[in-house]
Amino acid sequence: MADAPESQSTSTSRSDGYASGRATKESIVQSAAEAFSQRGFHGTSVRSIAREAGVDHSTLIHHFGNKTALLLAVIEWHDEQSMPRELPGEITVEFITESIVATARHNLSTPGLVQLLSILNAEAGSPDHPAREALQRRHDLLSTLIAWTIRRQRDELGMDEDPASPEERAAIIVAAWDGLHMYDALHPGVLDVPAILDGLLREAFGLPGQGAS
Amino acid sequence: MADAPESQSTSTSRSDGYASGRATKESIVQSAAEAFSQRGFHGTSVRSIAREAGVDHSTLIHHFGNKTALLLAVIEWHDEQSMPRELPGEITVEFITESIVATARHNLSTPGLVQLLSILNAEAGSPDHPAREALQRRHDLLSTLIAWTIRRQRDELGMDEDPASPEERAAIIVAAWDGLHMYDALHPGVLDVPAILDGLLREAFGLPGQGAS
DNA sequence: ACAGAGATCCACCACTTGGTGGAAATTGGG
DNA sequence: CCCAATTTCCACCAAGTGGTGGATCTCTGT
Repeated sequence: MADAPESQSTSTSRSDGYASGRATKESIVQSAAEAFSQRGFHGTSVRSIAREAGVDHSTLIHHFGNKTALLLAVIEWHDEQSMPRELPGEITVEFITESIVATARHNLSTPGLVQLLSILNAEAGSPDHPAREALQRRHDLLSTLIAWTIRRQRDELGMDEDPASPEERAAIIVAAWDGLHMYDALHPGVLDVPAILDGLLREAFGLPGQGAS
Repeated sequence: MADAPESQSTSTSRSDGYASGRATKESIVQSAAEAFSQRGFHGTSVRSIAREAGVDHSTLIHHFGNKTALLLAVIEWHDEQSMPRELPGEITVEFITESIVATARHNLSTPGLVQLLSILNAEAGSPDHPAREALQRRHDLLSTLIAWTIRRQRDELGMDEDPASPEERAAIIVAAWDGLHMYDALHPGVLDVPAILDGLLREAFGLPGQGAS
């Protein structure tokens, strides 16, 4: 009957399905990530995803309910993968910078997923895109964090040469990050995205360049 | 027989088809631009485009040969629209800056087309995307122009504080531009994209901010 | 070992997809 | 005004779409 995407069941099933079920679910998410990465949300059929995962397409539907829920699952899975697993006692500028750059570095090893998010970000400009809300939240989280850090640093170091507000600067950085990803997919290997991002962040945060005099 | 997408015919037909043909062709391109803008290349059917243009889908095929050729036509049409119509005798930094910012300003009035290019840029990361080559050329053109201008300005004004190379800085600017477009589609009306882009360019070109003290 | 929950596949549905072939209508230069 | 070139639509195609229903296996706690 495919009542799959039940968020949490307080009393229904005992645990979380069988082990084999969880395995194929994972395998489906990975195939979906790769497929969406190359052809977008529209443009990818659940059947093709299921085929790559080695299962029937109705099995996929059984696990996720529908195509949209699968997309959301892929995004969630990706975010879980590229998040710092634990926070230090004090959140320093260096920690934030390093976390972001580490994420960018990690992204190099999964170009497909990065492209997926590029496509989805672009597609989600349409008001009724199924992933719009999730991506808005994603974006807000990151730019708010950066803007907040910039503001903190400006207060602390007494920086005020920048005509752009912390929010604007943060928006520029996030935008540049996303844009550089697209550029890198279009011209593979020309730019060192993590390094450039690192420079951008240090500039905005008033940190010294790492190898400079 | 649909031998449509003949670039130029040296001796075949007399002019360029009939007037009515050219008109519907134009109308189809516009509908296609809007449709692609909202749902991407994949994700948009030729039938839906034809319906919005008020013609049968086979008429569309007759004019453009196939879906891919239509996409290329849309991109070409968009570029023709947002190019400065004539060049001045001398190409100054101010002219370049103003042209780019004017383009960004013009883009505000056609959010659909901008989103189309965002989606296509992201989709074109796949090596076999039909629009990949065209978009690579597009991107190269713009970033080369900006990098060249930065280099010229640095030589002329003796600027050398920037640790980033002209090419890197140009890549950042173009990336930020593209990224800001996506951000703007995701959070309409929060940022003033042309103004931010203007600031970015003046910073890179060593020009004074326009309304500053 | 048993029973119920879960997982998987097959057959099927109505619908959309990009593209073809041909026949009828329209256009415009001679 | 005429006739070939062009435009347009209708009917059709094979393939693919997301999703459903039901039958058959497999797992796992008891």
